[in-house]
Amino acid sequence: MIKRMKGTYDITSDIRYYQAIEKQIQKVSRLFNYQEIRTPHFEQQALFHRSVGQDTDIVSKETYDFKDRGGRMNTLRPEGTAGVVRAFIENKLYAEPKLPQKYYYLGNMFRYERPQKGRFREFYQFGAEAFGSNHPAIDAEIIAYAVTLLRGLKLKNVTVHLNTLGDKASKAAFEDALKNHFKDDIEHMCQDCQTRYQENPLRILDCKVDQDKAIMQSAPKTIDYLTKTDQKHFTLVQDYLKAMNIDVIVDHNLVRGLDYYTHTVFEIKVSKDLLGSQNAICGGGRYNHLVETLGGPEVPAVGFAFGIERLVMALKENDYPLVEDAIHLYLLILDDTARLKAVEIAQKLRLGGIITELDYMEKSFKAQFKQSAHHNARFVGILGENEVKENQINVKDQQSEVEETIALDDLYIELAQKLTKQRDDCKDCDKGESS
RNA sequence: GCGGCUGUGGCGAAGUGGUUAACGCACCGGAUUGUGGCUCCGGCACUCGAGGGUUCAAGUCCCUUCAGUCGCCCCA
Repeated sequence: MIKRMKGTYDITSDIRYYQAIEKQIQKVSRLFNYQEIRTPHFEQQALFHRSVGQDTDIVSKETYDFKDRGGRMNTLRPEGTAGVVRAFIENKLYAEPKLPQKYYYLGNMFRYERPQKGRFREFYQFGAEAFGSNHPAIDAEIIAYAVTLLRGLKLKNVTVHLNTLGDKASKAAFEDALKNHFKDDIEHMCQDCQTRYQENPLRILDCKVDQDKAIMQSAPKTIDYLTKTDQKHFTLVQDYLKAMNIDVIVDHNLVRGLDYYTHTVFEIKVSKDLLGSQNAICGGGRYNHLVETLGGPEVPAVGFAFGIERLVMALKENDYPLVEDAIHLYLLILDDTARLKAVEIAQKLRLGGIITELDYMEKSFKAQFKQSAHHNARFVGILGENEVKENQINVKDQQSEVEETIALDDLYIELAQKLTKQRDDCKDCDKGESS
């Protein structure tokens, strides 16, 4: 048997969670006025090297690279921002009159990693990018956008962790200070920290092994190395968030793995007992120089990305109320004459918006009844010799167990009325998720 | 890339060298003629992830491999 590739998965019954999330994404994106953008699943390898960073784990050991028949180096996208930025430049979207230019995307990403809980080789991300403004209010909006999505999904126990790296000058000064601080003690620290010291000193800060050591406690904080302007930017982001009633935890040890971040960085986490180690469901921040790095004009930007699988897991843990799939009518067929009639009726009802199913298995009467139950049919229609002869149908309401005989000519209008009435009766129908 | 654990029917799960591979759920069929959901009866793994080896004999031991899972790294 041919099996799926390592780290991939099929979405079957869980599709309803994905659909609920997608629906919420569309709704919230509309409210915040972000436009959908779709970009290719593969790009030139160089794009990711230049954007995400040569030395990041993502690029150095996790990309799916392949040479095509023309000898070009391609890479399956490991994240969404690079492609969106490339498209932004290539299509000259920076010249669009609506400012800032705001986009969101939803699509699969690929990383060659060892799969584990909440981590796959092909996974879905929902992300957003706002281009053109360096204003702290847009940093706050991006975070509010992410949080609003989660609120819409009724997700509990989420926390927003916020930090700032400052812009180039602040970042460089801080890195120097860090290196200097750890200079003498680095050999006593864990193996990983020693590597980080060389490659990405910022990451030493979120080490879990050496967390409690004195040297860590006394480590310099990003805020202490911010320029006045950068300091003000960060303060304002917090002010705007407060104005929107969004609680954040300022975490000066929060640094992020992608090279392009400047200023604001943030992560949204759910409690660890829900998702295990991979408890960050959203990460993002500002990247003021990426557009330029990739050959575009000087355009500041800020964005985020959600891991959809992690969101799905979190929703399940939260017992997100999915409405059960149900159909309106199941037609029970007793002989071939009735079958012809049933096919005719079903098509008419379906065109009128009534979800109809019928037997194609030539099952026994009883078995068909069971099938109607599997389909969660609200009504069961019985078509036999007598009904066809009299041009009528026996309809049973499975909710009230009331059974009545209806002329076939009136069937559509009768069912439509009963179903509409049911909708009116149900004031909370919109709770949970649509069917 | 590194480490731990696991792999038996659609799902959960017994079985730790020896006759026809428990059991539960689900599913299918039946319990008098056209009414499901309860109950009862019956059915449902030429086979134990794959390949090789040890043995008179392997789901059970060994090796390899694949996959899953959890953790590290990193990230969504």
